[in-house]
Amino acid sequence: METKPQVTAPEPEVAEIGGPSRPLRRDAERNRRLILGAAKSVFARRGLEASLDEVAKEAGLGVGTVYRRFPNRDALIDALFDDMVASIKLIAEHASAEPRAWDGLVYFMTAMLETQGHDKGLRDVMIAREQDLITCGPEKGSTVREMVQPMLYDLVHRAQREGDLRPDVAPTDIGVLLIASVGVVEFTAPLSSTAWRRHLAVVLDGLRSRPDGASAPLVEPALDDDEMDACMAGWKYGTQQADRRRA
Amino acid sequence: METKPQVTAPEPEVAEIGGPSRPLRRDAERNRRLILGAAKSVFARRGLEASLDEVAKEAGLGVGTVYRRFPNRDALIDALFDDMVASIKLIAEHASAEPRAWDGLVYFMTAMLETQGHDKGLRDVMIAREQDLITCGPEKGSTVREMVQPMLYDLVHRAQREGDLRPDVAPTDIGVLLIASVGVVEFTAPLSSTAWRRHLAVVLDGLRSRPDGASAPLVEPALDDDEMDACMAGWKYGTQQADRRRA
DNA sequence: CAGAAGTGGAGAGCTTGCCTCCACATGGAG
DNA sequence: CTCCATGTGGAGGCAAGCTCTCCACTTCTG
Repeated sequence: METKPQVTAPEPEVAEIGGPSRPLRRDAERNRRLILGAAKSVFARRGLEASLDEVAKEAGLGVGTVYRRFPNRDALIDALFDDMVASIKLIAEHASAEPRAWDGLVYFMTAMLETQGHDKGLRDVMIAREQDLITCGPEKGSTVREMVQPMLYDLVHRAQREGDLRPDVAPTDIGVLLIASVGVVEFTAPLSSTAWRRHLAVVLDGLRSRPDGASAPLVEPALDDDEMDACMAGWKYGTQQADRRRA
Repeated sequence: METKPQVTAPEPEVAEIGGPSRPLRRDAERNRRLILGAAKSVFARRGLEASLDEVAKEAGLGVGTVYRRFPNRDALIDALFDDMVASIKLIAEHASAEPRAWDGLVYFMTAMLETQGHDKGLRDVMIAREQDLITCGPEKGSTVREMVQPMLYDLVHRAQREGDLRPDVAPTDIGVLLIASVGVVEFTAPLSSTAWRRHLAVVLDGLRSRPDGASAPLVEPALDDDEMDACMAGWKYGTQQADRRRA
């Protein structure tokens, strides 16, 4: 006896890129933006765990409105994903353009932490979507990975040729260290929005080749790209303490 | 150094404060240990989020039994906490005993990652309890912090005097970098239980003073102990993806 | 072998989150 | 200004999933 939701209406309501479907009413459009903004800031604060009720509250709207605009949670997240891809693309381009590859690397890591780090939701979105793309195949469009990977390869190898980067690190190491640093950003974020720079500096010093060639050799082999993907896929996103603490 | 054979303290019982409580029946005592072991491994795998039903299943017992032995969830966690304090204490002592302070530091970080890193639950337990202690006052007994802090101070300063550790890092930096590295362990764990060593090596290289004194200066100031505590308190524990992905 | 001690696991009761539904509000075309 | 398609709020249905209780039943041990 399932009255399939009232979606039976002729209008599939895809305001997306597809066709110039009837534009939203002015107020509706305004609200749409409010929702996206609210989602962004709530997710930034609390991670993807945040409920849509929270998003609605932040936006000063009812949940119903949120659901009218985005058929479900994932649709909302998808919309944010697009934003994120754009911003990462920008960073990657900037980094590649740096004349000295090492500077490009430093820029890349710093910029990623600046944007990603402050924004827990962004990271979660990226990971969640990336997983979907990996497991569902890339029918969906460009993954972050396939945009960033070539850039990173180029940067790493160039920086090594130029003698700045220690010769025994692999591109995947940069990714791993970046993830580690995101942890630092999250950890220190409540207190200071810049403390992570100190620790990034230490990591960067570890990456820079020593003039005396005295880096300790890395005996453990680097992850290859597939392994990196596997880790990515297994990586949990979302994270919430439930305040279930103590009486 | 070799993987330390996870010496779980052969602890003879809680020694409940109440009084010389009647000893448990033989089978009950066996089950009590089963539960602790199961809790340890389930929490290690899934973090503190895991339900007690899961713990019971892992132990091959009914939930009822678990609740008969531990009045509630927190009691069970407390019991694990004691184990953990013991194991960290051991690590700290070992580290201090190392004749060259730098080696002590390396040992400390490595050993912490070996035990803590593999064991998501351990980390969560530590953080959760540490928070309680911080917010509820240390009526409870020794916190990990007050055990580890002096050791770390000594080690850092000695290593700097001995010329191995770059002079501009603070003891809190070690803690922060350790937390970062835990992230790496978690990230790579599903794939390889040793991959983190590679990245720890890079971090350690960043910490070692350069013979030519060419470390980039750390402009960002270090966290002090109180700030470190504040970060700790704000740090979330628990972390679970809910498999809510995909239809 | 009696009965104290221990056990299992169904289910009560709770919280939380997603999403639906529909009486009501409102922008803007005519 | 009027009218109605379009949009809105938010209570509540539904589904998970958790902690913890209860008690008929089993197992130890003196």
